[in-house]
Amino acid sequence: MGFPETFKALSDPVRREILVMLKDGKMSAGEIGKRFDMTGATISYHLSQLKKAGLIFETKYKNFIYYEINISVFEEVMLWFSQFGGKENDKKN
Amino acid sequence: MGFPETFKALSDPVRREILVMLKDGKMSAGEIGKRFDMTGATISYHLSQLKKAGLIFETKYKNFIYYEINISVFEEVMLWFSQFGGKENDKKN
DNA sequence: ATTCTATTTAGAGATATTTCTAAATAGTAA
DNA sequence: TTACTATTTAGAAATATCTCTAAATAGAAT
Repeated sequence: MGFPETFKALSDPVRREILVMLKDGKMSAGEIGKRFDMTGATISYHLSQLKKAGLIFETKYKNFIYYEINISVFEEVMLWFSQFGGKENDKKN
Repeated sequence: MGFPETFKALSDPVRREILVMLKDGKMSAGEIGKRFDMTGATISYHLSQLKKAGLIFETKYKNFIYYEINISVFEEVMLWFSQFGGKENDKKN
């Protein structure tokens, strides 16, 4: 948890793709893995990095593990970016 | 240039600190370096990564090189984040 | 031109990351 | 119970990243 882990987690293309896949709802580790040309072990490693970063969380059902995006951590990252100004679209009221 | 480099560049704590230092205006490589316990060569390496990522650009004056933030690339990254919704969209689960 | 100052480049070593295979875990289903 | 399925963990190899010292470059000042 914390910015360093979060940014590290976001630095990998595979992990960013996983996040995009999850933006419309939860998926099991297996479903995620099927979309990549990598072993399940590798996907599991990336999921663990995302989880450590707080970007996703898991829930278990039967012998599946479902992963889901944790919006609040995305919001924290957005807040960090907003210090650089740019478009005045994230103004606090 | 491109997301992969940009996110990689953002993944390092030293580089993020450099960006924060630059948010209020340009600084020379030497001024930046003085605030870190690292050699100038190392700072130069980090500046080159940030430059390659498009996050900063340089201008020369006398024998100084000044670095400055490139807001438009920050905006592109923000746009990537906005696909995940969050506060503004107020997506309910 | 020579010297000084600011910064980068080259090369190397240490550390970190990504990926694999093989083995382990945990829950489901018979 | 045993066998099956989904996923993770362990350990190792390949690759990438960060940092240093030493040398190179470029412009300024003398």
